[in-house]
Amino acid sequence: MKQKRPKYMQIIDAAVEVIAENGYHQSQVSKIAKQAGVADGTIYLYFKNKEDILISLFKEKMGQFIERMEEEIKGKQTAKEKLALVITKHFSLLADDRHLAIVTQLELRQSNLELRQKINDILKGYLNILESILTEGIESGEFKENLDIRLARQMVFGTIDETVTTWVMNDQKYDLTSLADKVLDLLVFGFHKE
Amino acid sequence: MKQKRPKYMQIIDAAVEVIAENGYHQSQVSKIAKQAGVADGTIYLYFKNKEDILISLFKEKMGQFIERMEEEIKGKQTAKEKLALVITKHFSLLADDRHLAIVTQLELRQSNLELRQKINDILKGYLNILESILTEGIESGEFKENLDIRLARQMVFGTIDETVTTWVMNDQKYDLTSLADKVLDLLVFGFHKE
Amino acid sequence: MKQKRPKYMQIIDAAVEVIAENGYHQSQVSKIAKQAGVADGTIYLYFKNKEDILISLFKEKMGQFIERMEEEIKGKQTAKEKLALVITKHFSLLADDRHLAIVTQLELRQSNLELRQKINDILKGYLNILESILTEGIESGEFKENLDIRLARQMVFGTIDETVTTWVMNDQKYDLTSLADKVLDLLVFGFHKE
Amino acid sequence: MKQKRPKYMQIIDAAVEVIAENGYHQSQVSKIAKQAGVADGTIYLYFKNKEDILISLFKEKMGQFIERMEEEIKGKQTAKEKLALVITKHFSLLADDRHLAIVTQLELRQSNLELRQKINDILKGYLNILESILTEGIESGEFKENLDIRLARQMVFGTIDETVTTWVMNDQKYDLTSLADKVLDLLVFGFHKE
DNA sequence: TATGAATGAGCGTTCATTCAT
DNA sequence: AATGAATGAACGCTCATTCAT
Repeated sequence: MKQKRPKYMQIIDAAVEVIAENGYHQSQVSKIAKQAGVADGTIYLYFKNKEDILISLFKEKMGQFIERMEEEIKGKQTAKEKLALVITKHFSLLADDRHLAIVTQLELRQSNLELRQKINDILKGYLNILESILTEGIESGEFKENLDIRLARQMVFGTIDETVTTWVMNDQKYDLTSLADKVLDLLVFGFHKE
Repeated sequence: MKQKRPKYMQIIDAAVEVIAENGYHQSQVSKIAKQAGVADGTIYLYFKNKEDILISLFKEKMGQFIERMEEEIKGKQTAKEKLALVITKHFSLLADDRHLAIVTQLELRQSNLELRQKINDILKGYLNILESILTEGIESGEFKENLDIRLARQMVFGTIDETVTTWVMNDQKYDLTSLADKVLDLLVFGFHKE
Repeated sequence: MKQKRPKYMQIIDAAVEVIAENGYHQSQVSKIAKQAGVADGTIYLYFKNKEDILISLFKEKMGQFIERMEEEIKGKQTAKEKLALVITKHFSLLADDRHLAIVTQLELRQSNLELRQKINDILKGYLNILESILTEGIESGEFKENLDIRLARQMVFGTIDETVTTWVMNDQKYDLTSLADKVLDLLVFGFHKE
Repeated sequence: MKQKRPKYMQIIDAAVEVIAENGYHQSQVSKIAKQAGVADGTIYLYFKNKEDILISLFKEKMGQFIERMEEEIKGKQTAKEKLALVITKHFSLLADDRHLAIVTQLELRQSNLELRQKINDILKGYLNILESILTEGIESGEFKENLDIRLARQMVFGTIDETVTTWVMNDQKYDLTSLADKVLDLLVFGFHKE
């Protein structure tokens, strides 16, 4: 399918690069078209409008991330191991694609509310994975039974997201992936001594 | 002093209201001026440019929040009590000013990177308070001694921020402030049973 | 080439007309676009900015004037004949295009200094022609050998320019071109009797 | 009278300085007021509007120039001597007040047409002096009897004006006043040999 | 007289989208 | 499918002038 519409991914990849290098507000459609090697008008044969490029970009990148994640999670037994996998994968995905990291953590957030709500919808798949793991952890007795799933999920996502954003804003100077263990430990055991 | 420059706060308050109700990109200077009951040009007697309104807005609101926080923290003994206070105050500040919540959680993030970096600079005062509490907790033996301060701070801020944002995006339907206890418990003790 | 970019000349001609009729400061880009029968944005496909329209206008009109002049001068023998040609052509160019006369003598001078310096650069080609003629006149023995070329050139240009400006400010009431002979005589022989 | 309204001249002098140093379009009323050491509003107690400052400026400076000129001319016998005096005085007035030279030759010309027509009205006094001298020269037999007075006057004024403007645009690098003799010679005897 | 805070009209330019070819 | 020239709506900011004190 992507074979048959090679320009679709070509434009999305161009968008990631252009946005990462020029910033959200300096990424005009004409610039993306140029980077993709197509005419401005061609963009509109593949995307409804500019917003649609960004949503598709996020859907495409996040979609394959979630798919792979769901697959790999099956290989893990405990909730904690699954949580560890998610954190590690999340970190490594973005550590391995610095352009994508800049785009998702900084640039895409400058989009208008409407677009961000659509992005949130796509994120729901990811948040559902998190909730499943948490539920599983309660059921298996790993996590406290009165755990507020929604709050816990917000803690997991909020912590991961803030960690990545801080890393990007510090120019990706240090190794992000290696932080996964400590983050997991903090989430599961908290700050408390013992 | 602010008494003597009533228009300054008048314009800032107008900006909060206009942005909350119309969205960041639909908040033209003329709209803010109208809401503030002044002429467009008057804005520029008090602010360098439009961006300066937004920075000042954040500085003004966040500044008094941090000041009050630092004051009240002195009355608390343990690090955990101090953390509880911060979370509660953070939640109640935004729960009590729904317009401000929309502006800080959703609208201001649509601003360009330059402005957001200035906002981050202002936030540093807040993040420093968090780090102080964490350091204190380690020294007092409340928190584990090998706690990674920066990571822990990112967990606290990330969790609070994500919790508030989710609440705002759900139209502030439920009581935010009452979540403070559970959030504190999660941060301090983690998900783990026992 | 100009045939293939009809909008370019279309916009320049519209600018001359709009400026002549509305005055420099009342000639908004949108007004020029309307007169040219194009959209505002189209202007910017052909010109860098508003100032660029004015520079191009002057360059275009003056450029072809200087080219034609250089050509026709070759057909003349004496320096005096050449000078006569320049004066006559200068007068008839503006007498035949009353809009252009208003624009060059009155309106374009209201532009800022930066633009006027660019206009002066374009004028240099014309001033060079004048200097060549004067040099030639000295060498041929027509003009006094101790003639100060620069001063003489300023006298020629200053006289022509002042004559045209006065004519424009008097609403182009009298025949400008027919003054050429008398102007030439004054420049060559001065006020003096005999 | 000026004694009794010291601020009037104070504002005019401030205007000359501000315009010479900042350029016409960067000479806001508030800047002139500041330079004059008065409040913005005070300007309007002495001048009807901004344009009125500029007209008054020109009238004031040109007025005393013309008065002095008329006085000194009486001391000269021949038309040629009188013409020599006018040129010399015109040059030395501006050579001795570099700010005034910049303002009259470059900056004031950027004003709108209406203002420039008022300036022309003031100039008429000067042009009348020129015409008187020319008429006198014809009557006395110094100048050719068929001299076209208006054209000759345009030649005199155009030459002087162009000479001064060129000098100002060349940053007043050379001595202007010493050019008077050569200019006079050119005007009276032309380019012609013998 | 003198002040200076307040006013508000006015405009060059960008860029997502269209559509004739 | 692909092109790219053309479109036109939208807005932050300046500054001459006023007027309450």
